Amino acid sequence: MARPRTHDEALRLKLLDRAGELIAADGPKALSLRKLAADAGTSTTAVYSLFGSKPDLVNALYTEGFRRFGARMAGTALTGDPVEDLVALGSAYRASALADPNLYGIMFTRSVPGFEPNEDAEKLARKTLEPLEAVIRRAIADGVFLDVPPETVAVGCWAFVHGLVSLELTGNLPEEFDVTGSYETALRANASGWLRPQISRNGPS
Amino acid sequence: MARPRTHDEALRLKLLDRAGELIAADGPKALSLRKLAADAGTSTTAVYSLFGSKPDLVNALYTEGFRRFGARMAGTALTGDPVEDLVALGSAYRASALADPNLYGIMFTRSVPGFEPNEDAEKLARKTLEPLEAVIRRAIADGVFLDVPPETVAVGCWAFVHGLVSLELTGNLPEEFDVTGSYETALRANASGWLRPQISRNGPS
DNA sequence: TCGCCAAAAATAACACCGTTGCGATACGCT
DNA sequence: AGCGTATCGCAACGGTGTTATTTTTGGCGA
Repeated sequence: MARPRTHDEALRLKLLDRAGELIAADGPKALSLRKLAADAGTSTTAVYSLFGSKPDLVNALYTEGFRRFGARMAGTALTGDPVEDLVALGSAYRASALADPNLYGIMFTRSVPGFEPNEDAEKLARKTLEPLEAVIRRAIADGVFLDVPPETVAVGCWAFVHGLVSLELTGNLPEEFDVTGSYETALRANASGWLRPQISRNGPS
Repeated sequence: MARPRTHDEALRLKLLDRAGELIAADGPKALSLRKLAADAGTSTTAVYSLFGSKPDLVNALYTEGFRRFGARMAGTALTGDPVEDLVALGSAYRASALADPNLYGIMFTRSVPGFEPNEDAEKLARKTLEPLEAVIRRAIADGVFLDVPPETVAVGCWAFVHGLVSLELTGNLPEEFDVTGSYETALRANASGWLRPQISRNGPS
């Protein structure tokens, strides 16, 4: 045969790394294959032979983002108190988003127009919410949380933190609103909403 | 002077209308000034003389979107029970989003890369949350909700519905998850989290 | 050892985008 | 009537993602 490939794994990582920097610095709009290739000292063709297309490149970023995100979530110390644990996981979630807002945009808000994650990437993404689901299943089994489908609670908690974080990142919140100060209060209130009423209240529905 | 302008209000409305259709049909990526102008039987210059630029055109769509959204919110029938009212407003919010998902993307998730709403548009957007804030202020004043800053509760409620809706619209939720079925349950749980503990429960924090 | 051949990479072309400079146009005023 | 000018639309510019074409390059057989 002929001419062994020089578009190897090292170049792949370099491109991925540089693409992450470009997006982190100036947003997804600033990620151009031509600029990326020039920065990495190669040609646009390299991106196509290594990744296939621009969406496929973004898919790799998406996957890497969820790898880091999953590590943060799985590494969160838990206490056994469901409300406190949901607050802790929610804080880790926000910290992860603030660490690289533009990457968060790729992962959760489809900020790159043409891109949709492939099946593998989606499966990985789904798995990162495991710690959240575990806390909730436990709380329901212990009778601390309302007896509703765990997925309902999980999606509810996820939606809440995702909503807060994405409103914050997209600049939809009023300037004067102190997110950091309110975040934990709101997290705790949301988690408390799933608590089973102890003894009192009007009675079971 | 010379040559009265033919790029009048009628054309402006026609372009706006067609732009809304293009986005609603194929997403923000499909909104091209060239295609838009061709569809409306004019040239791209018309868009520039009428709107200024593509972001400015999108700003007009943004404004129109919030006009409709504001009408839905303000038109929601309220009962006086804060939890029920928050559920009702949350349902109206989702209905509005599902009515035109891509417009929702423009309004709340910055789905058009270069676009940022101008000051007037943002002010209008802020005003549409008035009904929500009114319910919350009332509930706190009446001692039904926790005595925390109303903005904290408002942002929390907003974030919750926004999170739920945007996760749904971006396809981040698992296929098998029944959003419609869980939505009200989750809404009610979230609203309940802000209730002041009645008598029972472990005790004040 | 030389030359050939196929695989890989880079260059250049294509179709499209938002934006803008400039020439053609067509009305209102003198 | 004819001039001036505000308005309009064509065409060009620099950019994008993608693809076809050409060039390079190294391994293998003669």
